[in-house]
Amino acid sequence: MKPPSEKSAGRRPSRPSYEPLQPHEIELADFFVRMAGILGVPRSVAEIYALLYVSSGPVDFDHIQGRLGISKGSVSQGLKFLRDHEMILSVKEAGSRRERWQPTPSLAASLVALLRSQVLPALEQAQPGLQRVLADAQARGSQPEVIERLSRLNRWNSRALELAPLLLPPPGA
Amino acid sequence: MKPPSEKSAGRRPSRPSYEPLQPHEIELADFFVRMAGILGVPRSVAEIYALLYVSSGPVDFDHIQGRLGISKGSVSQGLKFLRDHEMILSVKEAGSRRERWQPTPSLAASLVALLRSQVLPALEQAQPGLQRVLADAQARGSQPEVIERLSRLNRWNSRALELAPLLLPPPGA
DNA sequence: GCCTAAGTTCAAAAATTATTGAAACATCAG
DNA sequence: CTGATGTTTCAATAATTTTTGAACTTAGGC
Repeated sequence: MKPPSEKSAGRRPSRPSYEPLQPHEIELADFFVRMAGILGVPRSVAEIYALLYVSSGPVDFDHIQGRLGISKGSVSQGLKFLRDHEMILSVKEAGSRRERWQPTPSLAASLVALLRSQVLPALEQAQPGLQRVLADAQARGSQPEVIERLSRLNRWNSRALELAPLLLPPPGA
Repeated sequence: MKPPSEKSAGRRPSRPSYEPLQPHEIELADFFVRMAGILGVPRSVAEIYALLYVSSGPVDFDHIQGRLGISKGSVSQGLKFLRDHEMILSVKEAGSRRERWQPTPSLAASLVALLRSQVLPALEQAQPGLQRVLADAQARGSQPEVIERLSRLNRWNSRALELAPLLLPPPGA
């Protein structure tokens, strides 16, 4: 749990040094990075998640920064992202201000939440516009083929919006 | 409201000018652009698709370039992407080298194919690595919690790979 | 078989997105 | 309270991705 170098008796780890990721950890990180990339989630965020995922206990801010070799700013923003999407949990340890992080139990749930948070707003915002586009096309007497396409798009949108709340009750549940 | 310039009767459009997108077309394009963005598909590609989607007949290269106001290179690359992902079809018109494009019948199928093409390779490539990561963790006697996480990840990966072919038979079906 | 219209390629430029780090802020142990 | 620790913020920079356009290739009409 601790950098093994600085164990000597009275030494205070004023600048503890952290090991870079091990090969097996890198492998996992690469996987998460690639998957995250598909959803446009930045590398640093995926790396942080991967580190928590292979780590035995909760991991604190400085360990994340040290082991991944990234900046404070990135760690902070990465944790914020993961927190906001309920992908990680903090464990507060008594008598310390420091927070320690671990992944939420279900990666599946996390992914669904993440997708929701990206797709839903787009669907909601588009709803009225799509309806207008369809109405427009009908008004101007477009080809049946186009009308049909736009109708289908509208139906999809509506159904997706109806189904969404079933996937996961909005916040904390 | 409209560039009333070049529509007059017998004029030959030696340098035909194309109308910019109409408001209703822009609305649809914005929707596609946003959705595409979630999957990391570039704006120009989404715009091209949107244009084909609202257009009554097949649309040719120069119309796409003209109406969207983008470069030849972008049109070419965009069409290549859409072609490669089987999201559009070309209609060859007799006695002309020119191709004209329209969306494939099912947007749903297109999306599934697109997702497959991004996710599947990642899953396949990761398979052996993930197994090694798990074996590694077991070998080094990691916490049961970590072992459990990595096992679940492996199971998921395998099941996803098994299920994938059912989603859509690989090429053209 | 040419010759030209139609489309592709790809290096360079532009646009966008991610990361850094120093300064500001917040919190709590003492 | 207060000071040091822990974290966030955000403008500047770096990295990445997208678009452009001019040179090149290809196909097919003549």
